[in-house]
Amino acid sequence: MTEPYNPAAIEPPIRERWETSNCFRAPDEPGADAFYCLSMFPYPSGHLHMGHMRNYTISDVITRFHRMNGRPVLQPMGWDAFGLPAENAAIARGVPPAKWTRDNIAHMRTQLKELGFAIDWDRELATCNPDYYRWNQWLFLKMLERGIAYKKTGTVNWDPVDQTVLANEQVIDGKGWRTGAVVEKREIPMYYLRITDYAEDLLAALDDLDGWPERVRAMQANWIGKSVGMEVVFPYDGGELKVFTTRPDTLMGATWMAVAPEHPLARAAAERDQEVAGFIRSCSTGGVSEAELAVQEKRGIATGFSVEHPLTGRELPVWIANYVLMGYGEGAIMAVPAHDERDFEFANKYGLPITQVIQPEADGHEYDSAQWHDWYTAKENVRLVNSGAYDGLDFRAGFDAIAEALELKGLGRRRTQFRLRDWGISRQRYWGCPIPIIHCDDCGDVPVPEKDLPVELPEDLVPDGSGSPLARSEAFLACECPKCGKPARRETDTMDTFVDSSWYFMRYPSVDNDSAMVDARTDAWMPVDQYIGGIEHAILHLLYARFWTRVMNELDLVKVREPFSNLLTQGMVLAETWYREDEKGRKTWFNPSDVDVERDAKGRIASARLAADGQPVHFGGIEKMAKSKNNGVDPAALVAQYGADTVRLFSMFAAPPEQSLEWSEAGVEGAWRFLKRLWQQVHDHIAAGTPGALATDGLSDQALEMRRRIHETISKVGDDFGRRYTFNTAIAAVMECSNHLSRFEVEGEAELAVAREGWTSLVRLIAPVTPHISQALWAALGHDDDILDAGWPEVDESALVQQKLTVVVQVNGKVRGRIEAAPGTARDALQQQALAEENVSRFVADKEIRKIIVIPDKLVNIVVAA
RNA sequence: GCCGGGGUGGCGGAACUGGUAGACGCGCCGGACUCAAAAUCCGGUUCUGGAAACAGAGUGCGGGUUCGAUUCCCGCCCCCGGCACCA
Repeated sequence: MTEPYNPAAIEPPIRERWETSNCFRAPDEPGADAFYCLSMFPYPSGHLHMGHMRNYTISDVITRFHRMNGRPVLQPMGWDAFGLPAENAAIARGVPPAKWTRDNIAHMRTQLKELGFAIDWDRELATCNPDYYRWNQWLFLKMLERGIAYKKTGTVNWDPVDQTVLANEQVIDGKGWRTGAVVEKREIPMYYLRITDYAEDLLAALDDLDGWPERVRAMQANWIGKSVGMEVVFPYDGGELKVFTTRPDTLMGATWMAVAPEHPLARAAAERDQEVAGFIRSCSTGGVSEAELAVQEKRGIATGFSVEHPLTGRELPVWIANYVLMGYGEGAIMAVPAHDERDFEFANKYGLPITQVIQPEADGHEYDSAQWHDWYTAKENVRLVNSGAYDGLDFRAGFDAIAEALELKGLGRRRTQFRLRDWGISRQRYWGCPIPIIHCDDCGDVPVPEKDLPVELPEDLVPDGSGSPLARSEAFLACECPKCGKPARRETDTMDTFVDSSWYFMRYPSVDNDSAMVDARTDAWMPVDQYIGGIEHAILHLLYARFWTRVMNELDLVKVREPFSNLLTQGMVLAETWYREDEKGRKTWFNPSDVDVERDAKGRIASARLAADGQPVHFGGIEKMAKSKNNGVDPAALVAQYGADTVRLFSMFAAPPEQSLEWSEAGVEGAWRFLKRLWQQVHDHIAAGTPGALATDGLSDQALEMRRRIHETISKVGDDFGRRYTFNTAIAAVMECSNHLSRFEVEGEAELAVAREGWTSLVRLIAPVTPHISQALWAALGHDDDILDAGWPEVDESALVQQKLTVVVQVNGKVRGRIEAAPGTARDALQQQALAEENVSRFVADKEIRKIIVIPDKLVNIVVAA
C-alpha cells in the first residue's frame, strides 16, 4: 500500500535538498554551450500574481530542460525595486519606501522559492541597492563625458497644489490624481540620453533579430519611425519657413502652407489678430484622448502671412491647421492637397486650390478633386505632371531632381527624420537612483568624481506627496563642489527606472564585483539566449536595453551589441468575471472561486450562484485578471491547496505560452488528478518488482508497440521543449503515453523492463514542468541523484520502426477505408490492397478509375469518374 | 486608418512540411464500487440520420488552385493587441 500523493509532504523536503546542494548555482565559466535563460524581473509590489507565476514557470521549464540535457544554464532573479508605488505606499501608510520595498522583496522571494524555480539565488540583485545603482551613476558619467548624456529643458506635469511634478499616469483627465487640481505644463531642465543617435542602428538591426516575434519588431520599427525625405525652406520677407516632407517630388503641387498652432509663426499671427488667437486657444482646449483625436475634424485659419515657393517663387498663403503637430518634423508642412489625404480634406473644406502633379502610367485614372482615391499617394508606376521641367519623371527621379534643384539654391537638404526622441531620464522623485551631479554657484553643474560614487540615496525619508523629500533633506543636499571646494548642493532628481532595467541582465553574471560594472563573466554568459516577459515591455524597456547595451559595447564593457537573441512574450492570464447589478445599475464583482456554476446536459453554463448566499450571479465574460473585476486568482493560495507542481502543470498545459491563458478551477483539478494518477501508477509499477536490464530482442508485439510509443513521446517532448516551446503539447504527449503505459499489461521480466523504461522516461520528461513529484518518483524508482542531473532520456531510433502502418484509402478525396501495410510497401501492392478493401470497392464499384495517387506509408487516393 | 496576431466540438486547445480534422484536458452522459455521497475506476461524447455497419455535413463567410485545403491564393466579416492627423 503506497502513500497517496501528498504534495504538502513531499515538496518542502525536496526544495530543502535543492537549497542545501545549491544545485541551481550557475558556473562563472560556463563554456560554449552556456544557456542564459532570463525572465523580466518583477517590481516588488508585495505579492506574486498569476502573470509572474506564468512567466517564471515558462522560464523554469526551459531552464530545467537545458540543464537536464547537460548544458550549463543561468536563471537569475532580481528586483526592479525603485519606482512610484513605493512612494505611494509611503504616502498612504507613512512607511519609508526602503522598508516597504525590502519587506515586499522578502515576501515575494519566499513565494518564488515555494514554486520550486531553479533560480541561482546567489546572483540575486535589487536595483535599489547602492552596489547596483552606483553603476547607473558611473555609466551616466561616462555618457556625459562622451556627450551621449546632455541637459536641456523638458516639459513636465506640474501639480500646483502639491507643488510637485506628476508622472503621466498620475494625471487623470488633466487633473492631479491626489489633489484634483488642473495640471500645468512646466519647462524644467532635465538630462537626456541621445538614443536618437542610435535610431538608424536600432532600426536596421531589427532585421537580424529573427528570434524575436514579428509583432515586437514591428512595434519597435513603428516607434523609431524612420522617414526619408527633405527639409525644404520657404523664404518670406524677413525669414524662412522650414518644413519636412517625404514627398519633395510633389513640390510643384504645393498650394499653401500649414503650421501647428504652437508654431512661432502662428503665435506671431495671433498677436496681431484676435480671431487667430481665438482659434489657437480652441485647439489647445480640445480633448487629448486618442478617441477624440481620431474623430477630430480638420480645422484651420489663415494667418495672413505668405511665403515664397522655393522653385517658382509663387506666393503661398500660410494657414494654421490643427492636424499639424508641433512635435514632429518642423511643426510645419507644405500642403499638397492633390496627393495627401489630410490636405485634400482641408482644401475641400476651405476652398483652397488643388493641383494634380502625379499621374499613373496606366490608363483609366482620371483625377477627381471631389473624390479621394488611393492612387493619389502612389510612388510606383506614376509620372509627374503639371510640374514644368520635372514632367514625366517617376518618384525616384522626381525626388532627386527636385532635391538637387533645392540644394543648388540652398533652400533644401536631404534629411531622415525619426519619430523617436531622445530619452529623458530625470525624474523629480525620491525613490530612484540619484543623478550624480553637484550644482555649484561658481562652477555650474559638476559631475560627481568617480571615487565619490555611489551618491547614496538616504533611505529614512518618507515622502508626503508634496515634492521630493530629497529637496528638503539638508543631509543629502549639502556637499562641496568637487572643483573649487566651495559649499554646493546636490542634484535632487533621480533616474527613470527604465535605466535600472536597461542592464540588470548584464549585472547578474558579475553581481558580486564591487570594483567593476561587469567583468569577463558577463561576456561568458551574454547574450541572453532566451528572454521571457510581457508584451507590455515590447517597446520602451526592450529598446532602452538595446540602446544601453550598445553604449556599454562602445565603452568596451561588453562584447555584445544586441542583448537578447530570442524573445518570448507570454500571453495575459484571464479569468471569468461574475457580477450582480443593483437597482441603480452599479455592479458588484465576485471572485470566480466564490461562484458555483451549473451546466446542462450539453455542458453549457445553465446558471451560476454565489456560494455564500445561493443567489444567482451574471456572467461578465472572460477578462484579464484585474482588481477592478475582482477576478484575480492568488497563486499562493493555489500552491497551498494543490502544491506547486499542480499549479505549474496547469499553467503550462492550458495554452501555449504566447497565447492568453484562461484560468479555470476545473482545469487545475484536472492537472491535480493527472499527478495523483501518475503517482499511483508509478508506485503500482514499482510494486510489481524490479526488472533486470532491458533486452530489446524478442519482445512481444505489444511490448514493441509500447516501446515505440515511449520513444515517440521522448522525441516529441524534446522537440516541444527545446525547439517549439509548445509546453501544452509536450504535456499532452506525456499524458497520452502514461495512459498507454498504465494499460500495458506486463507479462514477464522483459515486459516489466519495458514498463520500467517507460516510467523512468516519463518521470524525467515531465520533470521540467513538475520537478517535485518527478524528483520523488525518480527516487522511488531507485535513483539517488538529483533529477536535474539525471540526464534527458535518449530516443532509440530502432524502437520507432513500425511493423505495420495504417494507410488511409480515399475515394475522390474522401476517406473510405483503412488498410494495414508493412512500411515501405511498394506502390503497386498498396494500390491493389486499397482497391480490395471492402468499403472502398463499394465506392469504386464499376466506375472508371481516372487516377490513383499513392503516398507510400500514408495514403492512397483513388479518383473515379463521377 | 495603419501594423501585428487570431476565428476549429459545450469549453481550453491539437493537427509542425498540402495527406485520417478534433490529440490531451475540462465539462457532460452512462456504468462499476458504496447503505449513500465524495474520491477512484471503466465506457461514450463534432453535428444530423441510423440499433449498428455506415452515410451526409463540418475548421468565420464567399470564391479559387489541387487527386486532396484548418494549412496555399484572392475578396470580405468579426475579435484581440499595438500605433496613430508622423507630413
